[in-house]
Amino acid sequence: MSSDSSRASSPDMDAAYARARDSRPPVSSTQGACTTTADHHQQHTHHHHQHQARAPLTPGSAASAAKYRLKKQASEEEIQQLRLKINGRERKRMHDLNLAMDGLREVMPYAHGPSVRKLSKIATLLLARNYILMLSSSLDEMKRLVAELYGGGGGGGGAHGPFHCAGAHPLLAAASALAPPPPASAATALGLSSIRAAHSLMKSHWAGLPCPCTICQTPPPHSAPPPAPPHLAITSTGLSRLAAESKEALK
DNA sequence: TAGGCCATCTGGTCCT
DNA sequence: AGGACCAGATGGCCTA
Repeated sequence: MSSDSSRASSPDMDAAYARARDSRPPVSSTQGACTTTADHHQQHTHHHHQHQARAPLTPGSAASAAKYRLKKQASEEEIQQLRLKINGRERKRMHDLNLAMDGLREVMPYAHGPSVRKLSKIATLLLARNYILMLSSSLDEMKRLVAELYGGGGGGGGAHGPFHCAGAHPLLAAASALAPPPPASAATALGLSSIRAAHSLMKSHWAGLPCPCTICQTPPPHSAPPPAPPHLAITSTGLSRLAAESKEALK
């Protein structure tokens, strides 16, 4: 999507950068109103940035120029061309990274739409992590239940218990229904709807009897998130921000 | 206005 | 040697 257009706009950026470099303006550099900005506006309707090529860092440029001059007898123009080339690669790399981030946002269970603010990168990553953990635990729970009911009394019966009737049983279908990411909807939060969907299958299977699963007997997964290593744990600020963004997304 | 988020440039390091 | 990856620096836009 944007990478193509962004890539197409790279020469403009480089040209703007080259102009800035030649004229050595103060820091303002308003000339960079690149087409990237327009593309950016089309793709991300929430952020209206006016990204411009930053004014060159003269000392750094001089240092790199010296470096390249030492490496090979390059003229000033060759050095500039090389710098533009490297900048373009880095821009493309970051654009690709952003595309991947957008792809991740698309499969995340939060409201999407032109009037909904996009999740920040950090929020996307944190939400994705929690989502994956929750789906894993749900899947384990399903497997455990199936093993309990139809596993034939294999030993232990833990989350990874025996699985002899795999594929044929309706409960397994319910379990496997959890595997693909659910379609994003405004009402879903952390995939809770997918759990409920599969869970309703189980309810019908139990035909009115009280469901014995831990989903019924324990608080919902999102209220008791799986423990995270300290370095991965969501901080209070991250949580508050996530909460704020989720609230915004559900509007 | 401060803080958050972002894109871009840049130099360094590692890999092929 | 060239490319990929990374982190720091910088400045712009937006929102509370």
